[in-house]
Amino acid sequence: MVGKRAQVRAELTAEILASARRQVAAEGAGQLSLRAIARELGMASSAIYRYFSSRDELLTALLVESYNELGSFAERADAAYTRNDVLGRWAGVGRAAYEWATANPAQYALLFGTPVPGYAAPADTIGPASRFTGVLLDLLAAGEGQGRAPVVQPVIAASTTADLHQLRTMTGATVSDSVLLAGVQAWTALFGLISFIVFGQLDNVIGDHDAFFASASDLIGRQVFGTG
Amino acid sequence: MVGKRAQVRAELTAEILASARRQVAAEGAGQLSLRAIARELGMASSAIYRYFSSRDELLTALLVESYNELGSFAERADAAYTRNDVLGRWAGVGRAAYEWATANPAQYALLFGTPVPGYAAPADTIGPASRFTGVLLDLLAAGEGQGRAPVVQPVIAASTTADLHQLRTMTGATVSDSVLLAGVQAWTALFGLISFIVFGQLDNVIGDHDAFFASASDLIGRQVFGTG
DNA sequence: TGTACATCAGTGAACGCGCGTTCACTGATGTAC
DNA sequence: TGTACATCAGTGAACGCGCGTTCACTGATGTAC
Repeated sequence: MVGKRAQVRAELTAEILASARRQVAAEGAGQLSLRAIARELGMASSAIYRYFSSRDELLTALLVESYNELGSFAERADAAYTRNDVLGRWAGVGRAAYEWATANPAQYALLFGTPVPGYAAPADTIGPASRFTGVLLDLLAAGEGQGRAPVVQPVIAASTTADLHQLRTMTGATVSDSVLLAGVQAWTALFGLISFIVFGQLDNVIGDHDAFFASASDLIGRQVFGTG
Repeated sequence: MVGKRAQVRAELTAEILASARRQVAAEGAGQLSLRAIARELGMASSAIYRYFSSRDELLTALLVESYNELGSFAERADAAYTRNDVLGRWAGVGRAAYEWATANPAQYALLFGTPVPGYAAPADTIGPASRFTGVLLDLLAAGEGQGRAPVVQPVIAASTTADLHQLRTMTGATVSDSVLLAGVQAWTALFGLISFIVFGQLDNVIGDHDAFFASASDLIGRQVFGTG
C-alpha cells in the first residue's frame, strides 16, 4: 500500500510541475522562478526545496516531461495509420509535432529554441528526447522497405558516412546512408518549419499558418520518401 | 565638418554596442545587462542612458546590426558567383549563413531563436531583416528564369495562394506560386538545419557538422532548383 | 492499543546578489555676440 | 579674440524590485515496541 504521506508528496510534486509549466508557458523558460511557483501554490519559497533540490532540477523535469509529451503525441498519431501508408504517417507525425508546438509554444522553445544559458541538459533527457526520432527512424525504414528513395540523391562526405554509421549503431536503425541522411535533413526541415511559425518568423509573410504548414510538410515528406 | 563632441559620441555609441555584442555572445540575449556594459566600459550605469534610452532600444540596435551583418555577408557571398550558377549561389549563400551563425551563435539566437520575452521587435528591423530574403528571392527568380522547377510539385491551398500573392506584392517578386512556396520551404529548411547545429540538437548525432551541413544544404538546393 | 521516538513537510527570516531606471549634481565642451 | 551663457556627458546615490538558496525552527505524520 502507498502511504498517505507518499501520496500527498506525489500530488504536490505534480502541482509544482504544473505551476512551473504554466510559468514557462507565460514567461518563457528563462523566467522560470521558484519563488513565483511558491507564491502561486501559497507556500514558502523554501518549501519547494523539499521537492526539487534546485531550479535546474525542476527545469530538467520539465524538459523530460515535454519530450515525453511530444513523443507520445507523435507515437499516437503514427499508430493511427496503416503501417504501409508512409506518406500518411509522415503527415500525421508532422502535424502532431506542429499541433503540440503551437499549443505549447514555450515548452517547444524549451526543447528546440535557444538553449537556456548556464543550463546543460543531463543524460536522463536523452531517452525521452529520442522517442520522437524513434518514430521517424521507423518511418524511414518502412519507406525504404517499400523500395522508396529520396527524390534527390544526397552527396555524402566520408566523415558523414562515419557519422551515419555510428548513428545506426546507436539507434539500431538499418536504413541506407542516403535514406538516413535525407531523413535527418527532413527532420531538421520539419522543425525549422515549425520554429519559423512558432517563433514568428513568418508573421507578415504567411497569414494562414496551418495551410502553409500542411503544404510545406507534405513537400518535405514527398522529398524524402519519393512520390512512390 | 563633424564636431568633436559628435565624433566622441559616435565612438562611445559604437563601444557600447560592441560591449553589448560581447555580452550577448557570452551570456545570451536574455542576460544583456546595461550595468554590465557600464562596468566593462568603466562608466556609471546611468551614463548609458545618454546613448540608449532603454534596454529594449539597445536590443533593437543589436538586432538591426545582426540582420545587417548576416544580410551583407550573404550578399557578398552571392555576388561571388556567376548569375546563372544558381546552385552555386545557393550553396554560397547557405554557407554564408551557416558560417555567420556558427561564428556568432548568440546573435544568431537573437534573430532566429526563442523570442526574447517581453520584447517585440519594432518596425525598423523589417528592412535589415529582409536583406537575406531579398537574396533568396532573387535566386528563385533566376532559377525559374532558366526553366528550373522544384523536383516535387507543391500542393497549395487557396488561402496559401492568397498569402503568396500578397508576399509577391510586398516584395516585388515575380516567381510562380510553386517556386515561391518551395522557396519559402527551403528557407525554413536551411535555417532549421542551421538552428539544429547551432543549438546543439545534432550533438551526439552528427560529429562533423560542416560536412553534414554541406550535404544537407546541397540537398535542399537541388530540391528547390531541380537538378537542371 | 498506547506510548516514545524518528522522520519529514513546511515556515519565515535572512544572506548576498543583480537588475533597470531616475534624479539632482558637477564640469567640461561648444555657441553667440 | 574674449566673454557669458547654454548645452551636454558623466557621476554617484538611491528606489524598488526580484531572485536562488540556506538555516534553525515548529508541528504534524508515521514507526517500533
